[in-house]
Amino acid sequence: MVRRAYGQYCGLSRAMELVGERWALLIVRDLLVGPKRFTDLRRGLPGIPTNILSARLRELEETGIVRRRVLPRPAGSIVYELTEHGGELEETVLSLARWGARSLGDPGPAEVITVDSMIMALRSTFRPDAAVGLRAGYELRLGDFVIHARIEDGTLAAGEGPLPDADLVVESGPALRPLMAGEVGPDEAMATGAVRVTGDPALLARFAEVFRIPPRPRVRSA
Amino acid sequence: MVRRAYGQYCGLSRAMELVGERWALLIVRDLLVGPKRFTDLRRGLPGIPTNILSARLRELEETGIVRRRVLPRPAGSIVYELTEHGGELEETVLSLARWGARSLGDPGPAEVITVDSMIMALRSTFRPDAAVGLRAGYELRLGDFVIHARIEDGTLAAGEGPLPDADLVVESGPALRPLMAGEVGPDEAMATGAVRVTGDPALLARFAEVFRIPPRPRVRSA
DNA sequence: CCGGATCCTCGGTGATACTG
DNA sequence: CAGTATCACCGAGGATCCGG
Repeated sequence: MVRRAYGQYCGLSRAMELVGERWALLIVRDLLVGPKRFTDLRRGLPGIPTNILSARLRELEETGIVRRRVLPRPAGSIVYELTEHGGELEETVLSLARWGARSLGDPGPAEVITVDSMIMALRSTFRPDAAVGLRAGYELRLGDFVIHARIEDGTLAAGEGPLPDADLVVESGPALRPLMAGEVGPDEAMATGAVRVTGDPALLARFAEVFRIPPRPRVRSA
Repeated sequence: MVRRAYGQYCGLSRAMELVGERWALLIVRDLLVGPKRFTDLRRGLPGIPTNILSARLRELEETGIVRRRVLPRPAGSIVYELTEHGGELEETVLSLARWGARSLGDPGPAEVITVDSMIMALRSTFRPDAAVGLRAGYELRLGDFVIHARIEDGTLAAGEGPLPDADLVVESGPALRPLMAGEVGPDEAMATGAVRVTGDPALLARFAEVFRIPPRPRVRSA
């Protein structure tokens, strides 16, 4: 049944057999944000061949990670959602995303930013201990979509869509990464116009503390 | 340079581009235990084609995850070790291993247990909060190799080889997993002879508490 | 329009053999 | 010991087509 086994009795091997194939964890990432239809997944995974998406969903369903559900009438359409077992990949996905984010430079010419990846980026870089005592709502307008983050008592709720009573509205492009990586300060980001805000500007500094991408370790030569 | 990009400006995508290819994370797993020579890696990865191992090591080296080092004379041989950046994959690898371990049933006929995978299994299932106040050394004899675990103040040091002053010597086969998963109790494990111990038998119960594989969530039907 | 299935090409993977 | 070379194959990528 297992496509290509590693021949090892080991948790990591088993994990790679279950979600190690191409695109699988990106599908899980998008489903961690919420249930999605086939076409929604396709939109969030630019470039995925439809047959591959089909095959992955089938495999993930067979292994009990994804559940296929038919929406009640009148919608009648099909949505894919994570099972409980699949949802428990959250910590793992966040850990991978955290590690990979440190290798992000500037976006390549063919690299897009999707809603779900940005939501997961917020979740993965969120530092609860840096957020204690903070209670704030952020609305982020990035390119052609809007997401929000609500911080409360060291917890985060991030999702799609605007936040009407936001304490700070942030308008930015990919320039948000240098801010989160500490490569440019909040004042500098606003001064250069790379980031525009509406609301208390001091909340942008808090944002950069709470959502943090640590610097990539310098390569030791020799 | 990137073999096959996902076309997304996203930490998870970048991570999968860097370590998402087949065998890559298993190589990292073994190197997390310690530096290794080509042949050592080959031994720990049964079934890996040598050209694939070569290619992965080259890629991991180019991306700054692995460093190739020539040992000083008189050895003169080559070892592969993780860079600092590569070492920071530890939490991620442990998280994946933890998740995957829940899907481990009984070992398949063609599945082997390797030294490094077992050491990482201990590290991934270790629960610091269950180990507070415990100070114990375990020597585990599994199949044809021996590893040890030293627990102290909620921390774990696990590695290869015996532990001369061990408080408990455990001799077992793959039957260790049901014990860690709570599917059989320590007394039952010893009674059936699946696990043999030398030392204070009560320490086996502590072992099963400290190294824990949570049960896999039951699949909800419909 | 949604949710795929089908066909074809290409490159990575796997297995084996061989070499410095 | 530490790889490179060769080759068969299968899954990924890309496009198109089809039923509801």
